[in-house]
Amino acid sequence: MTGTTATPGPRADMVRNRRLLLQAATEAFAEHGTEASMGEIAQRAGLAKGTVFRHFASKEDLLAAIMLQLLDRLIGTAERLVEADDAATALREFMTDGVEALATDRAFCEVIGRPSLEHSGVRDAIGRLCDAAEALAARAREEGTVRADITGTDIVLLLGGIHQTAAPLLTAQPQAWRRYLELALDGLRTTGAGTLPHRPPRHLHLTDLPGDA
Amino acid sequence: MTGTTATPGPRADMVRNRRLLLQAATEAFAEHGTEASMGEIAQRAGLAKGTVFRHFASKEDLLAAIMLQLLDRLIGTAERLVEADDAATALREFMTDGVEALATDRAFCEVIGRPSLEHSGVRDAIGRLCDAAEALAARAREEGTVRADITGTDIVLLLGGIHQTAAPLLTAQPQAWRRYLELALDGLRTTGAGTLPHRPPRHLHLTDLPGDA
Amino acid sequence: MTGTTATPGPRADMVRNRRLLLQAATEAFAEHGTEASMGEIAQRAGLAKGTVFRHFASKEDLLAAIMLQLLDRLIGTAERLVEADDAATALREFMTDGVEALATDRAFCEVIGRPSLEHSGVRDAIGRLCDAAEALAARAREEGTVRADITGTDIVLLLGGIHQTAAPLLTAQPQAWRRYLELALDGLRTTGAGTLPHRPPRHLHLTDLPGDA
Amino acid sequence: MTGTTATPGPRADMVRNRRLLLQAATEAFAEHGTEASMGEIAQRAGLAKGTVFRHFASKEDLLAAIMLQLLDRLIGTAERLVEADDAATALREFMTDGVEALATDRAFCEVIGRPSLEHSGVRDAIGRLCDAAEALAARAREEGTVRADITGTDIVLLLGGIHQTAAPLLTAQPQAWRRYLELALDGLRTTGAGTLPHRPPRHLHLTDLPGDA
DNA sequence: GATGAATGAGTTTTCATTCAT
DNA sequence: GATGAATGAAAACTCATTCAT
Repeated sequence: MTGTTATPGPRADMVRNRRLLLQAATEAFAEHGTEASMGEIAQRAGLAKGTVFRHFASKEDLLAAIMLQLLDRLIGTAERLVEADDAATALREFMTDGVEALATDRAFCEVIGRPSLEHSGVRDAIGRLCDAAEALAARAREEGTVRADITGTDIVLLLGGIHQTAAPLLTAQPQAWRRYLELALDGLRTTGAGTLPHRPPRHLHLTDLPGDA
Repeated sequence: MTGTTATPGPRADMVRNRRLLLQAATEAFAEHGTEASMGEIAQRAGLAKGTVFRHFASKEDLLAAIMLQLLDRLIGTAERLVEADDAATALREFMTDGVEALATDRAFCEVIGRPSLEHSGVRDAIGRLCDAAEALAARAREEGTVRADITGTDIVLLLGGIHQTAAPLLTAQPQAWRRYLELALDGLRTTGAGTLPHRPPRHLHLTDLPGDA
Repeated sequence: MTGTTATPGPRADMVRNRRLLLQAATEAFAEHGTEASMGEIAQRAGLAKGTVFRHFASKEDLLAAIMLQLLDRLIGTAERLVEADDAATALREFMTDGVEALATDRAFCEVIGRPSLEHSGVRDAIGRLCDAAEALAARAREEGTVRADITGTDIVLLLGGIHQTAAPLLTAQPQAWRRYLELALDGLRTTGAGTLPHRPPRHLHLTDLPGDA
Repeated sequence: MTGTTATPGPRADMVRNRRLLLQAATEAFAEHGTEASMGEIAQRAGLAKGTVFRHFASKEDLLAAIMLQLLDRLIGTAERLVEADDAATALREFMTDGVEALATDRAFCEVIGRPSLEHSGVRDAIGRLCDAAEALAARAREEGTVRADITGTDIVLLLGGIHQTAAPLLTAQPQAWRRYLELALDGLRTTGAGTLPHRPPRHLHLTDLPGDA
């Protein structure tokens, strides 16, 4: 009758340590980018270096895990919002969530901004994020509240861009990204001005056709 | 008789070395970002490492010098364009020039995106760049071709943001930034939609008032 | 009623685990030499690392146990062969068995080749091996099929030497040691050429008299 | 008129350091085998770790350099002895030199005894050593002072084997290898006993035909 | 003033061993 | 007794910076 609290194992501490580690890594990567050292992360978590490597076999793996966390949360948000009545509002909420998440994470920009992290899980997740965003974008295009040639990948790319715009102000004005999000949304809504230059992007990190006029 | 061509001695070599060094550093930082190593730069310049440190006391200093070069070029562009007849076109040309510069320089991006480079010269130059951009923005606001609450600092921040938006596509589609520049310009032109949220930024890297509504 | 099958409890498991462990360690050390890791051994045995350390307090101890196994087997062979009719054939069989054992065990080689393993049990066993080999050698000397100044320790030392001679060919030609065993046996048989230089060895790992003429 | 001592450069110290380093590495590898650490070598040489890596880009490179030193000296010895009048004596002198060299070097056995060091220079040198030894062996075969089926590679392999035979006695009786060298020479001289089993080896580390009956 | 050798702190990673559960 | 998580002392290697020549 002691219910589900029967797990007596030595896992309690491990789970706690893993949480501390993920927390520490999230903070360290967010603060210092991908250059955050494993040593610093261990220290932040109050663990020995060896323990970090027991949980994640390499720095790449740890970084990938943190990035996947972020990506999965965003994908979830997108998938939930596809069900919303108002596609324009849904798109705005998705982007708000995305930029806000990015605003706390310096490593994310580096990872999304460069094909530096060669991790299939992350690449796949980025692909899924683009797909989920495309679903949102499609509905908004149908509604006519967004330009006809805006893709989900455009939306995902803009998350990083909007964050980057406000990044230099981040310390002094942590909310400044809201300003540039609004600006971007206005740009996306500009339906009368014809198509944008350059072909719409389909995916990230997938070496597209080499031609690029 | 101490004419300008009288001293062909040591000074001439130093000038030449400095030029080689700046050239090499510009290329290395553009290519590899701030992580470019002093060793690689020395090699590219055909100089010894000691010589590099004679010209610039630290990597920070060298990086700052390179960034100043770029900033000064951009400031010059802005100041020249203030004289143009059509403020909207001038603004577009300034931003085109700026984003293109960023697209070819990984280090500039890193530096402008973060207050990581604590160098007063660079801070001042960014301030001057904002001022010059503000002159362009002011004329465009007067013309009514840009929202009333857009500042020069907004413009400068957008350079980094637009670049970042296209950065993941950079290898496959080096010109993709043109797409997002157009999107941003459309956002800037949206004059009927009222003011943007968040107070307009005045400067970069200057710890603003702590309050941030 | 405390018959031999009465305690199936904890003791039975320990015996089984010890067997698994020795098996795994034997394979791992044979394959990778003394550098085989405790982790790999534990995994091979299907046991946890802690269990390995419960059975053997250190890697040295485990290695010593494995080496003792091998040494005991060799000692047994020698003691059995002392009873043989033909001393020359007995000596050849002993050496064949010994070199073949070495050829399949990297660790044995490393350990017998150096006094690196400071373990009294192993030292003693090597002593006993030398004694058993001496019994074989004595009979062969009496028969006149071996030089008069060849000792059992010579024979034991030659096991390692013959193996080492063929070791570089081991992968490509796993049987090459037979060639060098024959060569050594011919050398041992050379009875007309007088005594060998250097005093005959009495024991291994026992710091002999410092003088060495 | 100061003659050839005109080199004023900063090289004097570097040459001295390199000598110290090679000395230290030679000793460390000889003493502890290939597992000697770069840190220990640096310390032995009185240098910082970075300096060691400036001279040799990796541990493999340093180890290869030390091994090449040894190999080149031996090759030189063999080439000199080919000119001698008495082939049997020449062969004995070559083997004496070789075993004596090995007796001081624990790493050499590991390198020769396993294809662990993947360094083309070392592989080539071993090949040249076998060739030089083959020249000596050929003359001895012609003289009839050595079995008809003994190759230079046999001779090179025996160097390691003879050393290994005496290795366990090394501390207590540093000259014991002379005993086993003599034994091996007697084996090589045994001309009346027919051919040895197993095909004669041609080269080291060259994966021979897979068949090995 | 130029050179490039030396430095040493810092990085990622491995592994025998200990210890809480 | 068994488990496997935690530890921490190495190890190889990098790089900005200093300094003797």
